[in-house]
Amino acid sequence: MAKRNFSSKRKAIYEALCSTDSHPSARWIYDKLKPDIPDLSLGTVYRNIALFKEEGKAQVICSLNSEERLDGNVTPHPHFICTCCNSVFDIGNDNSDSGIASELSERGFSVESRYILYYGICPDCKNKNIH
Amino acid sequence: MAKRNFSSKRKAIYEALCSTDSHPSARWIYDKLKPDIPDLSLGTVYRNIALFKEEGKAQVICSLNSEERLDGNVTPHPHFICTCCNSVFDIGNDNSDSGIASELSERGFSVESRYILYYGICPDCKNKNIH
DNA sequence: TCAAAATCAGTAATGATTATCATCTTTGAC
DNA sequence: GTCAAAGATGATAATCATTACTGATTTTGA
Repeated sequence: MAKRNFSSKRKAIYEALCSTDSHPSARWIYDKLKPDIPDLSLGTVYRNIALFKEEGKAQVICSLNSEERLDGNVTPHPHFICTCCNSVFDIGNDNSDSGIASELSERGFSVESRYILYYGICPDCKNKNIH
Repeated sequence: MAKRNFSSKRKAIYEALCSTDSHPSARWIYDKLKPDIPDLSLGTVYRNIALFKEEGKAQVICSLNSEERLDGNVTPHPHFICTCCNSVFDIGNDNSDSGIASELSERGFSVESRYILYYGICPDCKNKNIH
């Protein structure tokens, strides 16, 4: 791992990422920090997110409206994505495997990680559509 | 569903999508068809893929190198993605659920579909790296 | 056969992400 | 503290997949 300087902006970006369970996009983080850090640049947000990914401190959950949605919680856990409002929710733990991982290693694949995504309508959107 | 004309290009695009298990991108389909259909336009490929998605005849599996990877097989089934060569593989059936879907409906979510992605190294890339 | 509707090719526009580069910070030795 | 090297940043331009637009072409059904 390359040597990294301590940077207050890097710290702020990481804290913003970890401060929310909204699974934000780069722009969301930028918009959140910009009022307090007026000279923050969107490129810096992207650059630091790329570093966090390399370091295993952030993961991409999915891409919605062609925007990557991120998670600072890198513990494997399933997500629910609302196809109506594009919210991303954490859901319970990921403890099932159904033998697929072992089937994969028997076939010569090295499994590094697993993502489980549920798509559907979230409670809020369901309620809004009852008119 | 809007009325649709029969179009030979639409048919060719759909057949190309279904003819492979490589989970192609729009450009892959375009490049495959272009020699036989010289006046095919990339926009037409995108336009028809968008229609197939609406009709439920195609699904997006993931986004690799910022390219959407598609599947004409809309039966739910897990995929394995090689982080080395970006190949996408079909893997066995999706028959486990570990009670997450029922937990979700209890919490008010309507689940429409589920995607399971495994990331890792495929057999080919593993062999190539043994030097 | 023919006009309306649907589709297309070609091209321009969009928008997220990345690259560039000159400037500013951080670091660690002194 | 001082200072130079390494690292990080802001501002801007470039990239590239995807979408929108428009006038021409094809399909359809009467």
